[in-house]
Amino acid sequence: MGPMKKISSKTIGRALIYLRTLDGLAKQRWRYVSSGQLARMTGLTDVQIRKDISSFRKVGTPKVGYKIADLKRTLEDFVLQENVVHLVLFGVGNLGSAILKYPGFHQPKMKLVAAFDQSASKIGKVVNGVRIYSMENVPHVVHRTHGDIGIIAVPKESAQEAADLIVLAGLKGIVNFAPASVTVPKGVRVKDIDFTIEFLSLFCDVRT
Amino acid sequence: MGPMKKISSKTIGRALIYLRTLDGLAKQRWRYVSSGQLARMTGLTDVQIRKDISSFRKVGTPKVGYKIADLKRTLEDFVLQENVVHLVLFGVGNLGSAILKYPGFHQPKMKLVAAFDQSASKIGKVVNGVRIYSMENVPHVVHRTHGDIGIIAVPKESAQEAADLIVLAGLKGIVNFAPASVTVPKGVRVKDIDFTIEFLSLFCDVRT
DNA sequence: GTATGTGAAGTAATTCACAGCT
DNA sequence: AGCTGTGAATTACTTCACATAC
Repeated sequence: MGPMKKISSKTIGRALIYLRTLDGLAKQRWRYVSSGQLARMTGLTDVQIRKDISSFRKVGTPKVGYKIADLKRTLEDFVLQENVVHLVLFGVGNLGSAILKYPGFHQPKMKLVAAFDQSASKIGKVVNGVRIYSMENVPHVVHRTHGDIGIIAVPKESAQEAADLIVLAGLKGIVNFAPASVTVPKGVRVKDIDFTIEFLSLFCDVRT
Repeated sequence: MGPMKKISSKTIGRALIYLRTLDGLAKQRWRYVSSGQLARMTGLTDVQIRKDISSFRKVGTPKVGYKIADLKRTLEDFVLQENVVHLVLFGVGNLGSAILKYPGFHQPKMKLVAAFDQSASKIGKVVNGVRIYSMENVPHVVHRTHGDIGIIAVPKESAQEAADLIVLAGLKGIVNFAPASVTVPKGVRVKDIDFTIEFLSLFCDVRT
């Protein structure tokens, strides 16, 4: 590969799928895996997998495939480089509570570190090791807990408000579960996950 | 526009965002909206919005913009054509419970009609008007409730099993929240939503 | 003047085809 | 043989530039 081409966010997304798959294989004591095997396991094509991997670094051995431990290290270096991702949650309703309890957010590499809600009855409680704070303390708490990414899980009427608080606290990434668009300054990335839209768009695809 | 070009799934996804926005505007008694206004509200560009809309049908008036009622009807005709989407849920744990209670899945256009779980303590309960069934009854219940799309919200170890049941029941669309790939026969579409991956990939983007 | 609609140009992403390695 | 790695071709998507309508 050439020295350091830029890597698209699609490739990064797939790299995370490869990592997830490799973790499973490592647990089953596999040592090597080929792009064809990964293709069957992930539903992607072998060529795409090789292209993706080669954009990180060359690690495969012809005829044998990839050494799982090496490939894991290469991908992890790229996507995390020993960082821990700290999430802060806005809104502890139905969805927010599920997020609080989601095991994937209490790993060494990714931790939910604080939650905010406006309901007085929830403030001060600790769920799954995470304290729920009042909205007034956002900047202070986010700073103290080293928040990286804000999660919007409030009703759509309050989504923009939550986004503003997240921006005010200096975070550069937002995952927005509210079914409403939010506007943010340049330099802040928003990823929208509107369940209704995800399902309807799948339905449209299928109905073709 | 030419007669019936095929419409990409990206365009459909954005059409659903337009619809969501138009609903909000209609509630505030707006009558007309321009592509520029929609662009500011959604964070997309005006050209993209016009291109998308024109791929459905021409409905705008130069200088005035789009009549909201007309545009809504055009988009709805395309994405739903008076259908109701019926969802069936697999797994009533933390995430599954949040999905059961999610208001967006109890609308006229989109209904969660059945849930399945293997825990005997949950089977037979009714949450939010939705009954929880045993896994043995999947094909029968899915057929009776006219299920369209299956939701996988079980632990990753059981994800493939759930996918197999969904396929067996004849459904053609799956939304998979489990952090594991599932393999399905051709003709079945799977949309993966792995929260961990969504957050990590945003983190990588931001860290650029 | 202001907004829509669209062919043409430009970018990004995927797939093909095959070279190279063991 | 069997697998990786990659330039080239293809396809998909977005942006530009401008014709058109009011």
